[in-house]
Amino acid sequence: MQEQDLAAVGKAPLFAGLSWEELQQLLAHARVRHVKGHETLFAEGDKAQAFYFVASGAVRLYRLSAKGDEKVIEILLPGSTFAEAVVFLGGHYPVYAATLGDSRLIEIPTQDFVRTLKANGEMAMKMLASISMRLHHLINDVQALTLETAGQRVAGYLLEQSPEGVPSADIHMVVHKNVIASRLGVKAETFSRVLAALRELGLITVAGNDIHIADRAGLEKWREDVGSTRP
Amino acid sequence: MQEQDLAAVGKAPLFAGLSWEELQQLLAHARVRHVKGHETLFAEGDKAQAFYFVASGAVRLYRLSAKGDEKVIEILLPGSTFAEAVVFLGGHYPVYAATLGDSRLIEIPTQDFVRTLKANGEMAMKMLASISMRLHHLINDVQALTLETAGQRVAGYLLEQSPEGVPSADIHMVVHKNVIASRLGVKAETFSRVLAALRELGLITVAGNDIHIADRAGLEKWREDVGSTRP
DNA sequence: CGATGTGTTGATGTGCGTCAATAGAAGTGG
DNA sequence: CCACTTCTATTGACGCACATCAACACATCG
Repeated sequence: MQEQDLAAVGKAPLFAGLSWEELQQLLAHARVRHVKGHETLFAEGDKAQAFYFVASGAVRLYRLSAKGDEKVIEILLPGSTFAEAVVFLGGHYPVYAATLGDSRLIEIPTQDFVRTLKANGEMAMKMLASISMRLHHLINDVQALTLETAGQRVAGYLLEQSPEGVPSADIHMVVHKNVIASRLGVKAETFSRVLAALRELGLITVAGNDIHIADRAGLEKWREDVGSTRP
Repeated sequence: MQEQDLAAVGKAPLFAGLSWEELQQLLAHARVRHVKGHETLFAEGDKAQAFYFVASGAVRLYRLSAKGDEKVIEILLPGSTFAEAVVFLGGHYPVYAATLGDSRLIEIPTQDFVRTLKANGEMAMKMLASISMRLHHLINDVQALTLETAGQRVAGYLLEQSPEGVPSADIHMVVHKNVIASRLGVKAETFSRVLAALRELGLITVAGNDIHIADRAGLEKWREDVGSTRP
């Protein structure tokens, strides 16, 4: 456990404001995990003994259907924590977690977390704010999945990945398209088709994993009153 | 504000364990609202000044699409609270709320809630547990919406509305079917058709707003490997 | 008893998934 | 460095689950 990792964890929204001593106590038994390639961190239903901070790489949280189909619930990038809330869910992970390529993760035992949480009243408030935010995002997802078309969800994704107000912007997709597609509740083929449609309309240009939004206002408009993969 | 209402609120999971004094303080400025018929309590984006306890009747939380279509996020029955988490979301309601018929609601100012929350450390933990539970349910919804068919969602609803283990059970639908349908992310017509299909298979019988599950095991099996509205 | 609202059932349309073929991109090994 | 495999992404053809549109049955209520 290097000092820079310790400092990085301290920058997570949840732990910002912790004193150096509290931080050290939180990470007393934490360990750094260097994961190569794709590896499952935990499965749904597993007994939760730790939660994670992403130092580098990426992680996907997902569910599996009875048939084995996968739905990505969330994609986690460096700087974020995940599975903290599990402490309050009877101690079992509600989702699967797996890395997306080489990653460096900090694994923090739930016990240390609970101890820090109880000692620091302010952190409970931050925790509540953090979980409430996730709740809000999930409500957005549910709305999008039921009230929006595939095209609208993809457009919404592009818009939320780029800064507001600016007429044009660039997005770099760090994870594979099928993962993003699953995150959006769409098949990879459909995702590809939507991008193609937007490309033909001159709203975006695509080069490998980089998407350039050429006309943000146009994309917003398209999202509102078209959102269809049809001509 | 009657004493029985006060006691009722104290039975909500979130407030179980509060002392009588704390409870009185929490409800110091609370007021009882008798709502006739269908009435909007608050709109998405409204500044949140209170959260609610359902004493009788029912409430639906929902979102609206740009086109005006509605998606019911949650149906709340007597004994439950809603919109508590809003305190931590910048003070704006993330959903619409409206009553489903005559209801008696207790409206509790957020200020009183925050004060009680800060004075009672244990309640923060209960709050975390409560929100985490909602989080978990929403994850289930997202999974169901993306990985299950309409039939599977309906069957899942019937199964979770009835006690486990018992071979047969009765469900009384207190709210209109189109509301339940929207909650399940399904059109009312489809909901009706699924029930018809299950009726023909002899798995359930329907009489008005009462559904009798005749063969729970059969329903579970149907959910797993059929789940289709087709013959 | 007409009026209005809720649920059911039938006919038709369509958005998106499925299946399949191909094109690139990226990694592997001689 | 170039053949070879392997994997991701794209594009086309087709099918299906569910929505949509519409007609009707059946309540409840003034």
